[in-house]
Amino acid sequence: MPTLDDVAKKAGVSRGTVSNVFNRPDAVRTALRERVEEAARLLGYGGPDPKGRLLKEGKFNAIGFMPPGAYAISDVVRSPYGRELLLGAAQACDAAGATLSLVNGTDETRTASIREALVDGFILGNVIDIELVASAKRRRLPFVILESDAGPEINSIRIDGHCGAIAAARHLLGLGHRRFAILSIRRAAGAPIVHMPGKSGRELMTGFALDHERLAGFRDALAEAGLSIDDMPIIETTPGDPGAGAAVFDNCPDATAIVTMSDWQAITVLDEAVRRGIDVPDQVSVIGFDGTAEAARTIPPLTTVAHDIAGKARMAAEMVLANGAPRQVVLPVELTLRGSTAKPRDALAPGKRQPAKPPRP
Amino acid sequence: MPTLDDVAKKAGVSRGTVSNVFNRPDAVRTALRERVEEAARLLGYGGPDPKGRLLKEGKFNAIGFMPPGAYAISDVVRSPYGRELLLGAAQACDAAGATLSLVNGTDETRTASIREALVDGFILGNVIDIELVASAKRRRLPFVILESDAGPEINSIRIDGHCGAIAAARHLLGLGHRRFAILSIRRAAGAPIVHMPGKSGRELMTGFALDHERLAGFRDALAEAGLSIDDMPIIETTPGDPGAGAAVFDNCPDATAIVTMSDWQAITVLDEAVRRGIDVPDQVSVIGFDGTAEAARTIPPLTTVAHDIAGKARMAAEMVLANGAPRQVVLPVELTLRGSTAKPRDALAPGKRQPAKPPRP
DNA sequence: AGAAAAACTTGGAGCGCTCCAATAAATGTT
DNA sequence: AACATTTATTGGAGCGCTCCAAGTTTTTCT
Repeated sequence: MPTLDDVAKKAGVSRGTVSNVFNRPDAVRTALRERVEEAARLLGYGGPDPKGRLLKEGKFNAIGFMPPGAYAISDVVRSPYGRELLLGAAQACDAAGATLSLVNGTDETRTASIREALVDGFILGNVIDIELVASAKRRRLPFVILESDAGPEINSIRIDGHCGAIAAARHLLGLGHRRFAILSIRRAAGAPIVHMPGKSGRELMTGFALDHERLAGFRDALAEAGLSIDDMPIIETTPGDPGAGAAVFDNCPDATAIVTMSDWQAITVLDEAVRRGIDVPDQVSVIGFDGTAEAARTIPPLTTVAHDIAGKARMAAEMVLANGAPRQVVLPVELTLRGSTAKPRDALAPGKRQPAKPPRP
Repeated sequence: MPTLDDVAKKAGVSRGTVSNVFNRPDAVRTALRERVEEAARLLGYGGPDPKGRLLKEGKFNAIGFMPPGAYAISDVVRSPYGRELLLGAAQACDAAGATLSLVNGTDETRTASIREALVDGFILGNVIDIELVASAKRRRLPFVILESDAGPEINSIRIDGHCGAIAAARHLLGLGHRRFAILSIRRAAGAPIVHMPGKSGRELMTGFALDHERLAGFRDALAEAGLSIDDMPIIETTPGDPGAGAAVFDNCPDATAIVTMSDWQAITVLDEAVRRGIDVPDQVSVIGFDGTAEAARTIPPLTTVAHDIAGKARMAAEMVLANGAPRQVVLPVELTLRGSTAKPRDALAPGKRQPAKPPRP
């Protein structure tokens, strides 16, 4: 690869002049410029390599987007939620003329990616462990984390999950539901993990997970109605896992309402219901979380706890780009009522519901 | 911002040693390493800035994706076709551990973006003018263009649009349709442009546009049936423009079939049909192009000329990453029959169809 | 024509880091 | 204790470019 220097040598001028020919052409006399251009052409030099300039200028004019949890960047594109996040970030980048870099990172390489990403700042999809935040901080670039709060020093934007969960639960309770199955979010890839009532620990509600808050909201709303979340089965599934529906219907045959932590989970439940001939909402109500565009297009359309996902990501990107004082933003949610929730009907009406199977060990 | 040098000075060691502390920690004796780490901590130095390394190593480990036509990156995320492209590119990047950079560029800044993008190569969404290809070539990085062929020197991947259009047209002709309205693709943003038969030039079939080929396919299939494309209205619209449907129904009230160049166009037509109470496929057949996931979920599901969009983008990304000898790939298409096409019924059955309006000037 | 002003060129000093040959220090051997 | 090995550390040369003060040439003006 020829460099600026090579061209300068060939044209018999200095490096600076060649730089001018490409960057400030009218600061160079025509004859000379043409000579330089000719030399560049001869050498196959296509103009200054941005690498050099970069070092000088110090800015990439790019922000990085690091997928939430254990997701790869293709998972982000595939997921309804991830797509809207991407859309919002892209809008902000469009407006700022910046590049949006989808930064790749598996669980092991994630901190390395943060250390080395060629960006001016980044958006961290919701973070599982505090270590990631620490390494982001070490990088000393602006960043914002989504769906977690890491204190007043760190930019964060999250929704009011507690409130959203309460709204969802009250809605279902108001319809008369008393037996719930809860789909919580499993971060790592893998099969659903079933926690039946009374069984294994309920320490799901701790830690840095985005559904901590939401579960707490359900718990509180349930408590208002004299119910305990400890009596409800909780199943951890990875959003988008097509096995989620099966895990629910197999393990919780008498639940009249299925509450989820993401629309994508709810959508897979809906799919499985169709497969099993279970009518939603006639036999079982399903409620989503997020308010993705897809939720409006399912059959039946999904009742969901909606928020402005793209707006959230747009704000995040703008915060990164602006690089101002740290802020913690909590966005409102809104319960969007659609067709997937209704009053419970006798859950065991003969012939209409598939026979209860014993819960798996 | 402290640099490696500052740390070295503060710790009283050389730059190289500090570099080792961060990159090859066990090549430095413990005591010294700790002294260096302490100095770094004191200075708030968070590790080597990737900019420096970059210059040395010369690789970004990233590929750029430049949106087709006049689209912004948010348009790509928004469009069903763009999303699948993104998905495929993301899959390839996941596999290679590379970053996918969505490179921003308006019409004016596009060549500048190509000149300056901080990537090792790029995918160019379908290109309108040859000038873009020239500037990509000048950059001397591997790149592939989608949906165009720029000769044997340039990587390109496109589908067999001619064949696809013929299949679509034959299908409709076989059903008995004789009066078509054709939606062609308008590249720039803007309102639909209506070309009624006999009116304004038909030079749509020239140039570097992706629908050149497809129009030619329709023309040829129509000719087989003794019809001329010159007798059919052609309307140029930007995919996703919600006005597309109105433009068709207003201007071509007696078409029994609407052929489009993209699913997104077809979907907006479907939406407008619902709005006007026009039954698809009872009153008018609609056919898409691309085979996006969305096309399967419309009501009625869309008959479309499908291809593996994500696979195409994946291949493109792999070609960029591999940086091998130039190839030109033509991918097969497949007519996917669904519910949006059927036999024409008398197009002007009274009371069922909205009265024909005169075409707009 | 000569001086002053304007226009153009140059060369060097970075930008922050990595790599490597050379040097220095520690450890091992007889 | 003298020497050979092994292990640590250093300093300089890039990587490709931009910026700028200083120097040179050309143009303009009297």
